[in-house]
Parts: sequence; structure tokens; C-alpha cells
Amino acid sequence: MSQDRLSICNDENPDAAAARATEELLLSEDVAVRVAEMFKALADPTRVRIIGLLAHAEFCVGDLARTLGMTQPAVSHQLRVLRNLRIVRGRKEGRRIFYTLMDEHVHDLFDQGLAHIRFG
Amino acid sequence: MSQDRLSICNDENPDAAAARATEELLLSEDVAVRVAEMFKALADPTRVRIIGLLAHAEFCVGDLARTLGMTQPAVSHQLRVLRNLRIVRGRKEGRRIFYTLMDEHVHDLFDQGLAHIRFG
DNA sequence: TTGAAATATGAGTGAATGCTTATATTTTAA
DNA sequence: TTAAAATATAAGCATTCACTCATATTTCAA
Repeated sequence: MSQDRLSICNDENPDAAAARATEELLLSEDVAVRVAEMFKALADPTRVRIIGLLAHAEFCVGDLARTLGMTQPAVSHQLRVLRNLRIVRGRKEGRRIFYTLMDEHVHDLFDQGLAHIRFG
Repeated sequence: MSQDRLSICNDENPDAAAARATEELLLSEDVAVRVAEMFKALADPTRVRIIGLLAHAEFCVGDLARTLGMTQPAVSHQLRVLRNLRIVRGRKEGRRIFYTLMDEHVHDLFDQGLAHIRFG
């Protein structure tokens, strides 16, 4: 909406208080790492497509692989990444495993990112 | 809100129509790449912190480096990444360059991702 | 005009990443 | 019990990535 109000240049204004105020705006290492980690889930085209499919339905691994036109181990690897990030969950049924989106927040981020690309 | 309604397993249901329907849910390679690219901007802790700072004010490169506790070239490299993704813009003023968030969508994504980490 | 300040750029490096092929594991079916 | 199906896992490899150090570029100041 509006432009940035503040302009930060502590060189011109070499005041310790100004520098301290600036540092309070800085995200902690820990938070920054966790935020980046969650965005990493969506930072690869294959994972984007997997999440896009799981946004509509649960899929077994074989169908994901066939639909994506990729090998089964390639898909399993990406599913493990998403599992480790707690974004996806597997439900075992016989010798198949059906995967589901676990995280509504990621679903929301996905929708928002997609909307930006499509009508950005 | 509700659980997934559909369960996709074309192995059990080896119907060409079903497979075709499934493929319509798949994002195109092109869209998937562009979505992933935009999330890549936020998929690194340093860039998350830079975007977090620029969400509050414009910063010159030196202050970004000092605030992040990083070398100037390291910050310049990340700024170039963000510039290439059209997420950030530089305004030259004398021998300094002040950086600003160019993309409100990324700002929104950042806020949403951060909220998820903080109150997830 | 010469030097210093602020930034950008380039080459190089180690670590992470996304795939491959091969194999292990679990379950069903013959 | 044995074989095949569905998935996971492991090792290897090429690529990408985020930094480092060194240097180029632009601008101001002396």
C-alpha cells in the first residue's frame, strides 16, 4: 500500500541506539532457519506438484510416480523430505501407502503462491 | 477443515478415464517451476532475515551486512538473487544503494510463514 | 586528481540437493 | 512357502548453492 516509511543507514547516523533498534528488527537465527525450512518444502517443482496433487486427494506412491512421470524411488525420496518436514503423512493400506497433506498451513501457502503466479 | 474426499489409486482402477482425470490435477512443468522459484526466495535463512528487515524499512547494503553479521559480498550476492527474482529493488543514492521490498505478495507469504512458525 | 568508501562481480570451494540404479522390506497371492 | 507387488532405503553422481577472498566500478572528498 504505502511506501516504506523508514530508511535505515546507521553509517550516517552512527548512534548505538539506532543500531540496537535495527537489531531488534532482525529475526533470530532459530526462527529464520525454521521459516526457511518450511518454505524449502515448496521450493522444488517436484514437491510443488506433489503438494498440488495431495491438495485434491490422497494418492498412493505408484500413482504419484505415474502421474508425475518419475521413477518410484525419486518420488519416495521427495515424500520422505515432506514427511520429515511434517507436511505429509502416510496411511498404510495393504501393501500400498496413501499420502495426505498433514499441514493446512502449507496448503494455504501453496494456494497463495499459486495465485501469485497465475494472477500475479 | 474436512479430510480429503478422494483417494487415488489407478492401479486398483486401471481405467484410462481415471488416469486422465488424475493428470488434469497435475500442475504443468512451467507453473510448477515458477511457483518453486518464488518459494526459493524464502527458502534460505539469510534471505528470510533480509526480507524480514526490508519488511520494516529500506536498508543500505552496509547496514544489512552489519545487522546480519555477515560480509558485504555475501549480502550482495543474496540481494542479487532477490533482485533477479524481482522481489527486491535498489534505489541508488550517492554511493549507497537502498534496498526495498518490491513484491507485496512475497511480503504476505513471509508474514504467513512466520505466523505459522510462531503460532503453528 | 588521487584516495577512500560503498557496492558489485567473479572465481573457487565445500556442502546440500535431486536424481539414478540396486537392494531391502513388507504384504498379498499362488 | 515362494514369488511378485508396492514401497523404502542406500550409495553414487552431477548440479546447485551459499559462502569466501580478491578485484572491479562508481562516487565522494581532500
